[in-house]
Amino acid sequence: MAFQKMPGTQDILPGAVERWQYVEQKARDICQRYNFREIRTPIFESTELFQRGVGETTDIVEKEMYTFTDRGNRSLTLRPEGTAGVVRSYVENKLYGEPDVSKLYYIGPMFRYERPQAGRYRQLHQFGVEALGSVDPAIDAEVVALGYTFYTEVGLKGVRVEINSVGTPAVRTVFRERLLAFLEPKRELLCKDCQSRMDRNPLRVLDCKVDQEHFTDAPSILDSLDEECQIHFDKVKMYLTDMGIPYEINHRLVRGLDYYTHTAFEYKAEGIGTIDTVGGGGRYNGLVSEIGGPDQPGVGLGLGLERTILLLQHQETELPISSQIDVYVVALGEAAEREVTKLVYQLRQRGIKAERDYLGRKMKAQMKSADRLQARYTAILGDDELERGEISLKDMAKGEQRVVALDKLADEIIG
RNA sequence: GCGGUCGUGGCGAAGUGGUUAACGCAUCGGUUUGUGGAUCCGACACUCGGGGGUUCAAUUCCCCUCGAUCGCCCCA
Repeated sequence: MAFQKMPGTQDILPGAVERWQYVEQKARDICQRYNFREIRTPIFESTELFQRGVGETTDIVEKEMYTFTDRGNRSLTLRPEGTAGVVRSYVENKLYGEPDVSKLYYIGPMFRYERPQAGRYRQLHQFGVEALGSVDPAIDAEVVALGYTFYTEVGLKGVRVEINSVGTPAVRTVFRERLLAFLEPKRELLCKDCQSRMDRNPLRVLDCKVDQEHFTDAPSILDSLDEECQIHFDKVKMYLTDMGIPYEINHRLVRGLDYYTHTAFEYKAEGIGTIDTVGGGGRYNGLVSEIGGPDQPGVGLGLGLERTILLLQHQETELPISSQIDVYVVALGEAAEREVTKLVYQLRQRGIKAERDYLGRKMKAQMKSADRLQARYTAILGDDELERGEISLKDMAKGEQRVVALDKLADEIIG
C-alpha cells in the first residue's frame, strides 16, 4: 500500500464530482436571486481570530482546530467554519462603510479535527451566507428562507426548519440561572454527560438524548426573553409565515458556537446515522465588535454540503446530470488515424463534446467505448472515406448510419 | 478523547492451519480480417491492509499498527 488519504478526507472523483457541481451551482443560483455576492477568504487565519470569534469554550476551539505554527512563528488555524473569516474581512476591508447591507456568501472547505463518522469529515465543505449591517428581522427570515429554498430546489425531501431565540447575552445569563435552579435538585438523576454539561453549558442539557423525562417542566428561554428579543423573534416568525416557509419552534435549540444572539435555527433531516442537523445559523449581533470592528449586527447560515449530498444519495434523488458525449470519432487506417486529431479539434472548436481513442484499439473496441460513453453519434473515418472527403455518421440510439461530407460533420451533429 | 464491528483482485463477495484462494460484476481478447449495447469461449490475485509472534506450516490463531465503518462527546 502506497500513500493513503488522511482520515476524514475524501477524494471526489469524476462521476461523483458532478453532484457537487450541481449542488454548488444551485447554491450560487439562489444567492444570485437573493442578491448575496460571493466572497472568498483564506483557508487559514490567525488562531486568535477563531478563538475570539467562535468562542474559547466551544468544542470547536477547545479540541477540534487544525492549528499549527508557520515558519514565521505565527499560530495559524485552518478555518473550522466560515463566519469568522468573512467577518474579519468585512471589518478589515471596511465593508461596513458601504451604503448597503453586506450580503455575502461562500462555498468552500472547512477543517475540524474530529473522529470521522457518517456525514462527518475532517475536511468538510460548507455553503454559507452572511448578512452584515442590519438588525431587520426580515433578513433573519430571508436567510432562513434562502437555506430552505436551497434544500428544496436541490431536491432534498423531508427537511424541517427549527427556530428559536437565544436572546441577548444578558437574557441568557438570567435564563441560565433559572435553568440551573431547576436542574440542580435533579443533578443526581441526570446522566453523567448532562452532569458535566450542567457546568459547561447548561443550555445543552435540555438536548439530552438519554432521558428527556426530567425536562418536561424545564423553563423555556422563550419565557425569559426581554421585550426587544420578543419583538424581534415575533417578527421573524411573522415574516416566515408570510413567506409560507414551514417552521417549528424548538425552545431547546442551542447552537454550538458562542456568537449567536436572538435568532437561532437549524435544518433537520433524517437519514445520516444519528445525525439529523444538515445546516443551521442565526443572528450574531456581538460578533463584529468582538473581532475588533464597529458594533455592526449580522445574521447568517452554514450548510454542510457532504450531508446534503449524502442525503440526496440516500433518497436516491435523480439529479439532472448528464455525462453524455456528442460524438465519438473512430479512425481506421493510417491516414485516417492522422486525421482524427484535427477532426476532433475542429468539432470541439464548434462546441461539440467529442471523444476519440488513444489506445490504438481496434474498431470494435472503439465502438464499445463509444457505447460506454453514451455517445449520441459515432463518426467512422476510414481511409476510403477520407479519400472521398466523407465520413460515416452513426446514430447510436437508432442504429442508423449515413455518409456525410467531412466538412459538414459538425453541422450534421449540431443538427 | 472513548467504545463496537470490519479490512481478500478495479468493484462486490466466498473460503480453509498445509496441493492450482470459489463465484459475480467490470475490464481485455476471441467467435476469420471496417461497427456498439445480447449470447458463447478464453484471459485476469508470485497473494489475502501493514508489521511482529505462535507453528514443521498462516490469508486462516495471537499482539501491535494503519485504515474504514457505526456509536458516544460535539457538531454542518
